[in-house]
Amino acid sequence: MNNISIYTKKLRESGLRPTRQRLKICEVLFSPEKTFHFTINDLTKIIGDKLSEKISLATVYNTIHAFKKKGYLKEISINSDKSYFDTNVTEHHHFFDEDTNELIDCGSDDIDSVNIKQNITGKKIKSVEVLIKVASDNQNQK
Amino acid sequence: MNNISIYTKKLRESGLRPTRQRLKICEVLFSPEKTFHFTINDLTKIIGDKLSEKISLATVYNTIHAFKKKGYLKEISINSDKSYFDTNVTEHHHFFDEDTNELIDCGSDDIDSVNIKQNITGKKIKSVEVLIKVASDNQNQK
DNA sequence: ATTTACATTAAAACAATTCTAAACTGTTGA
DNA sequence: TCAACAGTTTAGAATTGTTTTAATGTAAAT
Repeated sequence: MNNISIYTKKLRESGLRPTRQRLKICEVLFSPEKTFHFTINDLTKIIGDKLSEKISLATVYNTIHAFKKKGYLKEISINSDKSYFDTNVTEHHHFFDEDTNELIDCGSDDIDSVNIKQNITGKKIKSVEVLIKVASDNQNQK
Repeated sequence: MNNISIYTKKLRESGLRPTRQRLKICEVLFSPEKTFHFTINDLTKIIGDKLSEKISLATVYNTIHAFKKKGYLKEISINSDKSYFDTNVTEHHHFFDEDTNELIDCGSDDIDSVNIKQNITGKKIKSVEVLIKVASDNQNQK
């Protein structure tokens, strides 16, 4: 199965037709070897710069949201002016570097798995995320 | 030491003069028995409703930020359009109810403490936050 | 081919937050 | 007492990220 048909499948499964614009978005998101973190802004920039393709913001937003809903992307919880997304959708945690605003994956060696002993009655746990904020030693807490 | 002088002290320590408006904000934040979570919007509403005092948004924002910087308030990392704050500044974690958008403190009985085995080189850990997203059983992941 | 449903787009709308500039307040010190 | 000044408050404007709108375009199905 080549890349295009993989992208097409992902799009269809997310309830979207595989259009030229959306396939470009897929290429940026899913062709790299390594998973990565991005903001909508980053993504739009990459598409514009690397692919010299101009896709309207609205299309980017709704495609990303469809992927997120389907589970092909994860949104990372950080209090920030913008939303961060992750192409790594497996269960893992993050460091957030306050000096650089960079998000870094926690390896499985970095942290013991979190044990939740008691949950809210009648609710199901949807996700457990640990966010470790770090900064240079001489820096004030943000 | 009465409340007003406690508030005055907190303000001064945060680098702010104790003005009438700021003391009102303190009253809302620090007089309740129980700690609580709020957004700027909530807070402005409480001040307007309960105290029938109109304080401009700019004043609310800069006072909250000064308290946060000083450590009298914590900001909670949730991806959302707004920022959530917590008057409980002790180390603790949260449940986030996706059905109601409600933030609930984790008790110390609810979760084992998180053990970070390896940190980013040259960085200091500023905070560790666990966010457990929950929803009714029959609900899709957000 | 024609119809129909979905897509794309630029632009407008929107919401949270920050900035600005002018008016105000309180303190200090002549 | 009063002038000067540093810090405050405020309404409104500006900014930023995101969503909606409405017009136009495109692809799939009959």
